[in-house]
Amino acid sequence: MAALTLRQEIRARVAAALAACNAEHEWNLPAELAFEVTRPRNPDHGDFSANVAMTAAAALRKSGVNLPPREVAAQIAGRLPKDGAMAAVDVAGPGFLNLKVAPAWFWDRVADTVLHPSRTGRLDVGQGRWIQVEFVSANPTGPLHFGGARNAVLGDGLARVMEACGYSVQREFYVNDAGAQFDLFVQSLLAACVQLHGGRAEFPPDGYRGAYMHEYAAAACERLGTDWLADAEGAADALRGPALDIVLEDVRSEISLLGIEFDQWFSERALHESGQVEAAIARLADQDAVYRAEGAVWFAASRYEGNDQDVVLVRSNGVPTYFAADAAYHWDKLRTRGFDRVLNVWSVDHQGHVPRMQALVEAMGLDRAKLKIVLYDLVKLVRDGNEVAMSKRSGSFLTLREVVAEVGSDAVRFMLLTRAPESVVEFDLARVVEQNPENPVYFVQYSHARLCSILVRAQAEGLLLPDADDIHGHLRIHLGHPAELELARLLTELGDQLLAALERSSPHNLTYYAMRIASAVNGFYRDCRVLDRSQPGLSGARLCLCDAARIVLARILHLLGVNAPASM
RNA sequence: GCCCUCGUAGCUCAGUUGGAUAGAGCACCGGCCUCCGGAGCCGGGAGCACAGGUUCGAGUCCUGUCGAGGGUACCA
Repeated sequence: MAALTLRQEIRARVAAALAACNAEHEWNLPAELAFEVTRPRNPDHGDFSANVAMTAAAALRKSGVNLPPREVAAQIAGRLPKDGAMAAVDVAGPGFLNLKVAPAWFWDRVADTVLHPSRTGRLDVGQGRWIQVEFVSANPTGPLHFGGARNAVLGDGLARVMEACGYSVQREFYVNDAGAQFDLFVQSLLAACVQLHGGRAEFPPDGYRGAYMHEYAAAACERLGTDWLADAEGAADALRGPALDIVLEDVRSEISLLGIEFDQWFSERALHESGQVEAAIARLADQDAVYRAEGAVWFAASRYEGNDQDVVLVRSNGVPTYFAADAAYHWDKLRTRGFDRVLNVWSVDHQGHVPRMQALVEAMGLDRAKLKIVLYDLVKLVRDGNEVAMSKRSGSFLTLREVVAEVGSDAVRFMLLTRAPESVVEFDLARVVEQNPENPVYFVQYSHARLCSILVRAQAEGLLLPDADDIHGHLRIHLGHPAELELARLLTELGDQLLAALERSSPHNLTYYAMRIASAVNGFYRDCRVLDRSQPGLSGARLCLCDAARIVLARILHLLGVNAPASM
């Protein structure tokens, strides 16, 4: 398993060269001078580019040494050892250090990928640390609407990225089965059950009225029989459990349409019933973070950074708020269960909740750095240019199930992961359906299928990949075409792309990376004939490149939760 | 009012945490099947809301203006 990505490796070399210059010339630069090694978009600028001379020159100027960046760059360049991974070094522009890697180095990486497919796209930065991703966690009051799909896809994408980076990941759904919304849902369902039996029932004023309530009511009545309705007072309590089961089964089956499964469904009600909510409040009181006012119990959030208002923990009627349960819940996550890190995926309408939550974690004496909250913006569902309303209570919304049925899981996942979490997504159903064959997801899948097809066909034609012990040398002899190099170079970005997706909590980087690879595969396919019985050596080498590209594409698609079909 | 996020091509969106000549898909126009999958390839037009500032260098950071969405509950 590669401990470092190629970019990290190059950066370490540059840092070492800088340190050598620093010592020799007594520049007195800080040991951790900030600089970047990037992949320049202009290929004339080499495979990697470092801005180290500019930042070093700026630091030197502050300490009275006036050395032009290009001069500093030249000094550092002189200290860089040359080998395959650093074949040429140029000083360019205002003082960029442009580094070129020898083609043979890329051929070796292609060979490594083919020899060890299970190692590609895996890093060990997580070192097995236990991390929880809590996502979706929609109120258990009905099917998920399409915003829930974005949450599901993003959360699962993040979980997959973290797994690939060496974390042990637990996926959790927090079930809000204790609040007013769930009560309202139960009351609404009760009314629907009564109506189902021909009785006259009053729907709660703001109750849930979607068509799905009739199906839920039928399912509930089937489980409970008919007698339970006779007991007018106990009916709601009797309904509570079955209602939760029914709605969670529905949600679970919807989520599974996207290929997602939760490891745990964590009940808010259980926190109340076990006394953990009270205990959490007591803990906050011990820290003097709690006071009484206006008959309610308050958390003094305003003492903490980013908060200007205090928050109610226990209402004046004695009922604890959702926020109090959140205290118990996060204590349970971070202390009782001991996750090294906890990631919550929330929609923007919870943004005001973020600083309060962080204050709460800090107030309980927990490390707030262990809690990371990823916010994503809403999905604006549009059909034929008109926005589709999404209100669960009125029932006028499009469910995740309906959208997946219409456009397919792969298209939904890929589409939702081509947007940065913080951007508003406009999802035009009519257009997605129309453009189905032109959808970028098929572009990537097609590229993968074509590679598979070539590899299968090669076998039929008796063209073979080189032997394992000969593969490195074989590729060095036969590869060299620019299209081959471009593809090989791109494939080596996988580690850095994965790391970027991890650090920035943005799996969408990977979708764009996959599209670039697919494009490079097409260019390679155009310019380089793979199957050629008159040149078995060249064919073998190019088959290796096909196989490596196939492995990397399949890996990325897996990380996105999208299928990688061998044929389409 | 205050706080957060966002204004990039006709449309939908990326932009490697401040890098060199800003990209992709769709749409539009023009080319490419004697050949491993044309769901493809090649070419073309068109863009960083506006005004300042910071510095070697700004789509990216700061301030202001305009515009969009969200938040500001003893709801969750």
